[in-house]
Amino acid sequence: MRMSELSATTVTPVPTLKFYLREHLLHAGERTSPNQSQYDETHVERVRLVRALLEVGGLSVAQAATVIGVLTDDSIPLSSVFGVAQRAVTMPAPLTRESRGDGAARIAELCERRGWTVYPNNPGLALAARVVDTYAELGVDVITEAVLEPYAEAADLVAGADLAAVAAAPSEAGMTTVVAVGTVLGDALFAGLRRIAQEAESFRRFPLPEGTPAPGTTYTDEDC
Amino acid sequence: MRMSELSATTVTPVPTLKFYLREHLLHAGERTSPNQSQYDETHVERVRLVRALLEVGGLSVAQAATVIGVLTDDSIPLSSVFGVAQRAVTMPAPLTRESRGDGAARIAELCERRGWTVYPNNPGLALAARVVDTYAELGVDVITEAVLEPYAEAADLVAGADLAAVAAAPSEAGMTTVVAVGTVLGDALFAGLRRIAQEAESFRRFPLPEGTPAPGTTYTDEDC
DNA sequence: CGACTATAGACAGTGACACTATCGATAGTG
DNA sequence: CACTATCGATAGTGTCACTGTCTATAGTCG
Repeated sequence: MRMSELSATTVTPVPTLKFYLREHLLHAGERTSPNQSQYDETHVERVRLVRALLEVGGLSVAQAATVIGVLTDDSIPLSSVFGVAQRAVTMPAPLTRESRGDGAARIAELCERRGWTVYPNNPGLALAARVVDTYAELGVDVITEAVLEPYAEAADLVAGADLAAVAAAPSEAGMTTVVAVGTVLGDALFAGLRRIAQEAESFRRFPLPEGTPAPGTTYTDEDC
Repeated sequence: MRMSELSATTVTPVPTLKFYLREHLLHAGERTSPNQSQYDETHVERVRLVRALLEVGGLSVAQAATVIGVLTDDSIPLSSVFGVAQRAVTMPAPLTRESRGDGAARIAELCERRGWTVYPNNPGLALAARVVDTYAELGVDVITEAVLEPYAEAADLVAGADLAAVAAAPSEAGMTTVVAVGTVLGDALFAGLRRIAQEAESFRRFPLPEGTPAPGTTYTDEDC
């Protein structure tokens, strides 16, 4: 397969593919001459993965390169893949400024309560602490036990499903892929489901007045 | 309070505040003369909110402006705030290309199974469908019932907590703020907790070999 | 009163980022 | 042998979130 064919099957412009090659998001093809290369199915899959990470996962090119590095590097043990993928995906900027509140302590307490044992450099600790502090700084003190507990329970449910999916993968390479892809896409999947559940729950709690903007069937996928 | 004082208390450069004024993220101060304005506590809170939306929530300036518009506009009924906030926050780009897979159908089926009644233009529907399709396109067919169900159950838990927090707000204005802030920060909070729970669950499923990189206490917030 | 700093408003500039375009030399193709 | 495609390098584009500069005016201190 030549580059133009790769471009056609992946619906990605040739200059973009060249850019991905430069950025090591895409591995080089097999050289047949100084200025010709052959691409194969692995390149098609890789481009699809890259576009999924960038478009659906919202990663930057640098983050995507890190994730792909994890998939490619055989020397990284499976047990580390989660950590590397998590760290690559979790935006680092907000975590730099050290928290001024008690968010870290609240999250640590939550971990203890739930029996969550994690390394102290788990990016989720800093992220969650930062969010709790931010709520406090905004004067929106809704982050009570009554909120944190359901969130934590939900996180446990999702993490259980995530790990079950990983364990179900046929090969170790498959597991690695599931971890990397699942870390990125899982956030988006949950965000979508949360929006749906929020609206449904909102209807349950605050029923519409007799006015009639009742939601029709759920399963209409036309929305323009 | 003059602009320099606002700048000092919010740790935000003056040019940035001017930029926020131009972009309508920050309301104008009270004019005392053609080139002087007074700012007050509402401006301090607003700047904090803006920075929370941008840094922690990861919104663009345009998205943040939409969210702030919801908070400011008294004519928007509370029942619509969720929808507007969700639509402002959910990234629109990935949703434009219509799904080629059966993701929409799978999500619709899930909604029916769980009794979720929502408007067909709920952004979560398109987002979740897109993610499901993306998994399929990547050949990672882990999105089975065994995964979707826990995710959905978790979404219900979180949405229940979200709505309870909203209902607990003292005033309608407070409710609006909780909705807008919670929609944005809730995603981040859950993402953080999910990372923690993933690692904890990973230790449960795949205990460390007798080698000793055992995670220490959970509640260390030093991570540099 | 006058030096000095701060301010509003307008507008131009910056750096990061994700592409996108062009070019020259070569390679395959009808 | 014309003609398109490709490689690699380099440069350019558009967007975004600021950031800097300028002018005219306002407050502030000695």
